[in-house]
Amino acid sequence: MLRMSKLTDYGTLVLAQLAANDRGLSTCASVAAATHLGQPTVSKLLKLLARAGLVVSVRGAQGGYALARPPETITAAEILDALEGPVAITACSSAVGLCGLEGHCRVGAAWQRINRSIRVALESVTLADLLTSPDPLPAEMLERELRKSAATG
Amino acid sequence: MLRMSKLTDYGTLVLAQLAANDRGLSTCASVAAATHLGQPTVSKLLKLLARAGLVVSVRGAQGGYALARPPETITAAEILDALEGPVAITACSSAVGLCGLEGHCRVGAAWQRINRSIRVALESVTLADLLTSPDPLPAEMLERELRKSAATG
DNA sequence: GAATAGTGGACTATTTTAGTCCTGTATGAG
DNA sequence: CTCATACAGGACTAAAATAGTCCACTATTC
Repeated sequence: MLRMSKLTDYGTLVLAQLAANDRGLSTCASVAAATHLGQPTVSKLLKLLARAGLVVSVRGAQGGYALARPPETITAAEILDALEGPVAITACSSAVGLCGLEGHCRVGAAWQRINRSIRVALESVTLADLLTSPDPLPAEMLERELRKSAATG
Repeated sequence: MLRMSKLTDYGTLVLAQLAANDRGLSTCASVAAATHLGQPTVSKLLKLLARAGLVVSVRGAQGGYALARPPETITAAEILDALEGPVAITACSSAVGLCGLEGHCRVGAAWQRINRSIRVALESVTLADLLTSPDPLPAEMLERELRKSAATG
């Protein structure tokens, strides 16, 4: 359904946790406890995020992880890239001998346009946005949000 | 990687094929032959597309499928909806007892914004756009297209 | 009434994703 | 200098989603 993986979803929670604790380092274990995710899972996520340069790690006793940059400079696109690889709605349907539209896939160009639109949308939202809702939510809107969340799961 | 399923990809090829043959009905078998996809797969796709109202079906001998509407009025969003269910990048990461950010998922609102952006992007591209590349193809490319189309029928 | 062609659903196989575990390495404290 | 802490990397298993196939049934035409 064109949705991101659970891991990516978890990843934003993990990043949010690091952002909340920006005074110092957070250990894998403490993040796991705070997010109620499994420690091995959090570990895996932090390793991926570290490799992507979104978080920095300090090894050894008293070590841990922290955001590499302020939340305002980390985009949703970067998070997706780090945890799911490059965002691309389709890698072009034309595998050799498969594409019915012979050799050059006529369908490709428009999908690329859609890709770019999605990319722009993802780049325009930062981790900071993900943390603090951008529109100041009036109480009733918040309420509606809650109800909706409850409805969808 | 935030990509649509293969089936959806195939679905656009199938729709493209129907659009190409808009003078009459196409059988499941002929579409399969033209797209080089398996006949059962094409059958499945056409059934789904028919149920979603994007194509119409005629049963019995001399039956087949055709687009229900002109390609200009069928959006990428509708195709995705038909083949993958409602497009939603995330169903909100806050499962009960899972979301570390206190009951109401602070992360949700911005994802919803991204969702809407993606939706708009998908609604702004039609099947017609998917067929005819928006950038005018250089003459030789067009020529190649024609030759290959003629060759395969 | 025989052949064609869509309908619906069940089923299997494959692939992807999620989650776990183990071994290794860097750092700091005692 | 040794031990405990905590990240690094990768292999592995389990679970779920996806892709693909098959069958019995219904409608239509010749």
